[in-house]
Amino acid sequence: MRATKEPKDRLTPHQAFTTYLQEHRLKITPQRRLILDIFLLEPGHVSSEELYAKVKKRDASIGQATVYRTLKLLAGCGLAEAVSFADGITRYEPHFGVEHHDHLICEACGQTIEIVDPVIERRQVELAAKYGFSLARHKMDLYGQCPDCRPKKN
Amino acid sequence: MRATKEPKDRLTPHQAFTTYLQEHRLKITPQRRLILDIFLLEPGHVSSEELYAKVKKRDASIGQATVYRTLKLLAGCGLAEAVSFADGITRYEPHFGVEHHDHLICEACGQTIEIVDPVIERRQVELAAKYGFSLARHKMDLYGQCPDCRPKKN
DNA sequence: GTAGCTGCAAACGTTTTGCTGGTTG
DNA sequence: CAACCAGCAAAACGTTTGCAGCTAC
Repeated sequence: MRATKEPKDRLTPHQAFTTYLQEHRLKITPQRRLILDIFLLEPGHVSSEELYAKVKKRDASIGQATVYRTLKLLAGCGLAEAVSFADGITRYEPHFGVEHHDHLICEACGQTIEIVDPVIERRQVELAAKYGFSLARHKMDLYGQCPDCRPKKN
Repeated sequence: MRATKEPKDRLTPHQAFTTYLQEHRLKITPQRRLILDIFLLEPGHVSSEELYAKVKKRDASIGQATVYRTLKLLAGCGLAEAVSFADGITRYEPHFGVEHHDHLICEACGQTIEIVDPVIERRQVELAAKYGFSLARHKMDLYGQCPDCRPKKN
């Protein structure tokens, strides 16, 4: 029996994925489900390799190609978004409407903090409107030095 | 907000590069000068390979590795900035005395408007400071629909 | 049954590195 | 003349693809 209710205008990630696969005449396989499950546990961005390592703990028989291929599917249906920090590694972050965030990145050690600032978010909409644009989404990365890497001032 | 721009680096790119090399006890070679020259002619971002092709037209004896290595140097001294569009290729864009700007991009027609908003710029610094970061630079892209492509709202 | 999938390994394209002779300061 | 750098080629890296057998529909 059905214990939970979802708002009608929003599918669960699993529903969205299933729908997407069916619409494209693709198949719902145990591997794809497992990869989605583990991907959804990620708090932030993961590289394909990182996700592959986690997936392998639950099913050692899964190959890396399947993880790569499935992440592309997830990006294709909007459940994942590919992000890139110019280090040659493509990362994916969960992207199912609930939470958007930007990045604060330490240029020295690579540490990344996920941030959201309401002031900026609102101003972005206003700014777009100033040019007659409707704003769909945005990407903002702040680069600097984290407290640990920052030269100390004593 | 501060309206004045610091005249701190009124050095030409060539001077800046020379200074950087000298400070790091690196050598000023004809190859490095040529690569900088050609890089500075770029209006926007170039991949290492694209730049290598252009460099080779002027000096066929130059190797790819030198272009890669020199671009890293340019990024290191702030004359170039590495950007990445999640396609596995690292691109560099000239990043000297030129005004900084962000982008407002129409997802329908691709039109791109360069924008700068003082409110956001200042807030970014505050936001970084909140996490103990010193902010060096940032990247912000706003995606939406321009007035021409925007669906009418009845 | 058949389209589509999987895991493997090999292929791929970009970037880095080890080497040796040559150049800069 | 002591770094340091160049070009070359090979290695390394993340990612994609071809294949043969397997699975979802």
